Amino acid sequence: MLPAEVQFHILKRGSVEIVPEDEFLEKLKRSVATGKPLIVKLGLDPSVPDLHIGHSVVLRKLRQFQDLGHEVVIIIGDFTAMIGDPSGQVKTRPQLSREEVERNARTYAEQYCKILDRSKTKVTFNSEWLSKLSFEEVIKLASNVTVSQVLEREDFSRRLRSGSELRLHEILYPLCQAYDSVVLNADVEMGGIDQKFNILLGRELQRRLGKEPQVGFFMPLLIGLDGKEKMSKSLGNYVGIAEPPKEMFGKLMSMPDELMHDYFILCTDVPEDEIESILSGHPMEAKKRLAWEIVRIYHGEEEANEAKDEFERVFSRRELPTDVPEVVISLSKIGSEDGKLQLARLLCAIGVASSGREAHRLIEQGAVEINGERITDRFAKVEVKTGDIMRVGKHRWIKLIVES
RNA sequence: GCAGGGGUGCCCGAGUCUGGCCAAAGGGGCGAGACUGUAAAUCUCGUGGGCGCCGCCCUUCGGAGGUUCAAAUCCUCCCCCCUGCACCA
Repeated sequence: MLPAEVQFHILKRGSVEIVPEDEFLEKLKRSVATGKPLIVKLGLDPSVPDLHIGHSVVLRKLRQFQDLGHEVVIIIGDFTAMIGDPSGQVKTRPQLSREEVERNARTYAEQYCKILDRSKTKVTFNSEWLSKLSFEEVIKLASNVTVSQVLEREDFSRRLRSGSELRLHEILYPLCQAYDSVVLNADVEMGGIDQKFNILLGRELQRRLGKEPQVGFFMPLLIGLDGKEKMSKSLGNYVGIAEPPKEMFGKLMSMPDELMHDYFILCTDVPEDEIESILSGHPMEAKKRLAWEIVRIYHGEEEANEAKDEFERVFSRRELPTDVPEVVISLSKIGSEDGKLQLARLLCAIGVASSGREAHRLIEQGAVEINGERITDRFAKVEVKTGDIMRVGKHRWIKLIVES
């Protein structure tokens, strides 16, 4: 094991806050002295089936803990997900059924294993202990927390002040999470800075129950591709860990320039001084490098190269992508006269447009090309044959397979 | 239970008092085009459906009826949501 100070230095990098810092160092020292690893906890919410690179920020930090010899425990919040989580958004998250939760939780393993060391990762479900608590025990647990403590949480106080909805079970959620820490005897709880309240409540609850309090370890939140909100699936501004390489690369290329620095720091292994030099160059080249680095982590170097090639081919040079989806069209079904058919109907049949009106719009806007020839007459009739390439907009390509 | 505020197009949100000019402002998102450094940034246009379509028609504003030549807008009943008060072993 590395000396505590060295570990501390490595781990601290990239974090926003460690509460309290000196206690964390003490724990590390003790761990080194006794040879006992720290128990580092992370709660994951199974209400979303996919992990995205926002989650990876925290997972990557956990990997560092693992590599330093500590024990990482992932808690799938299956029980809390069935209660529904106050997400900090205006609305509360839906309460999931047991089946949904289980389905989602199962897909997690393969995803976080791209980052964590599987053999060193312990996974538990918090329903294991939370579902066994009696109501009496719950009330006793709740007695350890005051209402004003809970109302300190900004999200709660704001909603209360503005007179919007706040339900009792939402207040219980942080208590569940806190109790997880008690059960696990967690030394450290990892989380995004938005988890501050919940994690510190865990610390508080441990103390009240006579256990050694955990340290809160906070990572910054990754801003999503929209450049405004934190990355989340529901906002659609995310890049999923399990997404195919080309898609991943493309999505990353669509982020605002200003985000690049954060992404380099939080999502890649590129050393800081190198990041600076990359960012001082051409923004597009920098972004390509960033996208490449991230794709490489999840899919390997070869796939990353391929994704980059594809991107340059399609968007920079505006050439055909390597694999163009094929669509079978039936002339008789669409309705043709002497082999010619209405372009607008064709677009609908392919599924590119959901209505005739939309098809007309696309055509008139100049979005439709067949074999490189733009067609702008919405009443145009075209003659198509198998192998014809249709392009709709900048990045939709279709190879036609014609049947009579 | 009582009082008040709401339910509008993918989302948010005007419009309701003073019926028609409302397929319904504005913003977001999304789509397209131009430009370019990319699915960055910026600018422009579009964003219910049907019709060979610069006009006409159809279906939309929680639900069901009604008044009217005409209703998102007025009336009746119903459903749902939120807030406050009351109740509170």
